[in-house]
Amino acid sequence: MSAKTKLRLTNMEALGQAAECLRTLAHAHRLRMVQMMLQGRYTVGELAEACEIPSHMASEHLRLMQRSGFLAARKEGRFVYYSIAEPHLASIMTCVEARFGSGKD
Amino acid sequence: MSAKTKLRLTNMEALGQAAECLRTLAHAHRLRMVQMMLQGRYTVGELAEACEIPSHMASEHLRLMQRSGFLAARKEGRFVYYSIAEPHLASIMTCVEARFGSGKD
DNA sequence: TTGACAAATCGGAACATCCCGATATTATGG
DNA sequence: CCATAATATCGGGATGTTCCGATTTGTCAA
Repeated sequence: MSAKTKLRLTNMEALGQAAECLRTLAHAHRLRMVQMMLQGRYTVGELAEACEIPSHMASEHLRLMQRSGFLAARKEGRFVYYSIAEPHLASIMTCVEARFGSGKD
Repeated sequence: MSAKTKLRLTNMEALGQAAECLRTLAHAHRLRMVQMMLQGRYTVGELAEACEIPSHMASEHLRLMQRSGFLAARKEGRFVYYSIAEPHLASIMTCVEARFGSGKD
């Protein structure tokens, strides 16, 4: 028994980075923000309102995701528009929606 | 203004569950274990050795994932074989591998 | 210039997670 | 029955995360 097929395992360092990315994503408000931004750019205030949280908290979530390279920010006047910078987020979000629904279920 | 296209957003409760699942997955050792178990079943000791951690810590990681419904356990004599019970893990792991490599890069 | 708004930052309290050593539990072989 | 191996559980110290009120910075409009 015990198939001797050689496993193809991702190395530990990469898995550490992957874990960090997953942790960055692992929050209901951040998931909603990402889901929104996958369809276009939004200001801090718009994202905050959609999540029903104070904007300074939205700001923190956005900073976190930006530091992981997930987001890009563009300032326009008093407003800051955030958008997705990491294309792989789309496929992860697709996985999440496949498991947890994407709106009307 | 601003395109009135109605967003199709996953509801907050579901996103909360999704976040919990992502957090459960967000650990280098747990990712490696999942990656291995996607190819077959393994004992606690085998998974622990692959992660280079003491087996009682592997046991804790496995319990965590089992409580999230990710794993099934089957006892055979002194050994306990763990395997994947949540099919969606395969697609999430595929996303991770697409971004971080699956072996030789 | 002043007042108001958008966004960001700071400090801290509450809570969760990670890792470890020590101890339990269960099954096997002698 | 006894010693040992495989797994599980417990308690605690260190560290990290989340949330919040208060403050700060930058920009616009009157």
